[in-house]
Amino acid sequence: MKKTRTRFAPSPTGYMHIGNLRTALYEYLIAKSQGGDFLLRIEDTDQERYVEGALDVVFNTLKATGIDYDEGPGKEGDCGPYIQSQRRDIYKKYAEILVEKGAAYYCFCTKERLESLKTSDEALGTGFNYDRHCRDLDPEVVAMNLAAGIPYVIRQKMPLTGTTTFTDAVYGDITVENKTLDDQVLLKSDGLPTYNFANVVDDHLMGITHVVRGNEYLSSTPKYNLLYEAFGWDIPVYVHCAPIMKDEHHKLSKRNGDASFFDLVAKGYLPEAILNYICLLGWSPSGNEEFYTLGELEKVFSISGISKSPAIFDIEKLTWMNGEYIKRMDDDRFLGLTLGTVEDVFKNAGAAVPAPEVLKKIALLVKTRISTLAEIPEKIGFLAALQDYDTELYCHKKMKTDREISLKALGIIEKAFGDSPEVKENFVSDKIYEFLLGVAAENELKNSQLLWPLRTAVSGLPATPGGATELAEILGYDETMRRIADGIARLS
RNA sequence: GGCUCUUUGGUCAAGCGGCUAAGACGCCGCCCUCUCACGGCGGAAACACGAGUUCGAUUCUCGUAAGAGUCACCA
Repeated sequence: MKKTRTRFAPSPTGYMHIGNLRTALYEYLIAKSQGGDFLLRIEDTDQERYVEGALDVVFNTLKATGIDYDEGPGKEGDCGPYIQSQRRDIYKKYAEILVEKGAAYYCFCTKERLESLKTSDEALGTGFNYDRHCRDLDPEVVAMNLAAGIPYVIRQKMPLTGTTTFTDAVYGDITVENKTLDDQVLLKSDGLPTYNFANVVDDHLMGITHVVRGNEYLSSTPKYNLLYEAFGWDIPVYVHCAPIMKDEHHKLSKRNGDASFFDLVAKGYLPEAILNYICLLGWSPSGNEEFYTLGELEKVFSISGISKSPAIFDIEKLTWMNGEYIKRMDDDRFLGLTLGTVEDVFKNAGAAVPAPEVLKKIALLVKTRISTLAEIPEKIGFLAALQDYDTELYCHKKMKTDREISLKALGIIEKAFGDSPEVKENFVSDKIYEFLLGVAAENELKNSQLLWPLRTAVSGLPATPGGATELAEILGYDETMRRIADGIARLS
């Protein structure tokens, strides 16, 4: 049994979209689940599409997600170079071998001729197919043209009759009539290979055993098989994946302005949550467990769980999963990720930055209440600066409070705090809570009739991360008293 | 248009001839509770359609419909 080898072969466009990333992930997982190698190959045969810095996007994304490659640019193995533009001579050689074998031929047709062919085909309403004008050129003519330096391409010579069948690990056997196959270009007039050709040559030379890619290549796969057969090479296992969709009709794409991996990270999503979620889009594990680390996936992933139909990217579920990752994260890592953000909220509001321990408490308060890191500022802004609010907030049926009761309650709290140095000395949530319950009882008030007004006065919000006493502790005695006084003023 | 593929709740999906058709997100209700959230419990919600095959079809076959892909010197 040959060692499993897969490859991620992006063309450097400067944008790593979620679909590409998932393909890379599946390729990586297939290799790792079978103890194999995962390689990175850059497909930059289209010189017109060259984008500066695009390679870094690929490298950075793989790095951020932990998808390490065993061979590739910067990590040379035995099959380099791993950048197609540096393998130019290889393709030419193999294209010529194919010509010798009679499976390909030189074509000297001009672009103009092909254009007119195309327009007449379109007029007929059929798809374009090369008319095979040069397929049976006299060898002497070919030699003369070549000697004269006339530009040429090399085309694949498709069988005119019969059928070709290939097997896909996801879709099963697929058969097509050979006569529907176009004599596609293998080597372009600039001497560089087309994607279809470079792919086959490189996959063979690099020992790729599983070709994983989007199912838009399903219809060109018969041509691949014919190529492998013409060379006498082993045909790899094909694994075609259905796309990730933005909605019912559109794929996720840069054109549609859809988020790339780094866009999502910038929006507060964690790389491991993104990876976990997209893995589940189009693949399902054998049990009901949905949470997997990359390491766990390397063990449980299997091709049989890959689905045939497209999956719509559901940001709601990703958001939920991201929230779960945040909740399960250990506090130290969470603090490392968020303390700076919390501090900035105070700086940006022009408020005094609280002590480090307080900053920590604030961050932890918010930990179970956010789904993305980006939600932090909006959740805690009120701690830095109390915004104007409507006294209607003091009215709450279930808490049995209204403006009148609230005014009374705030007065009671203000006095109780002022009269109790021991509370001021030890202004922590538990103590305050205990203390206020006592105060409520003494005044024959429901707990909620004291706590709701306090929370409202201290926050000015209908909902807050943390209860009245937690917020009071964070704000500290002085600021709490100030906000209580402010509340009393508003209610008077 | 030709060729190819796809079709289970709003979404992701399990199912691989016999099930009250899993689970998750979202939604709704209840409980917990110093607000919100977390957590717990419960609920509504699906086999595109039509023929076959079969004792029996979500599952197999063939049509139909709807969607998608592909038909470049782009990948």
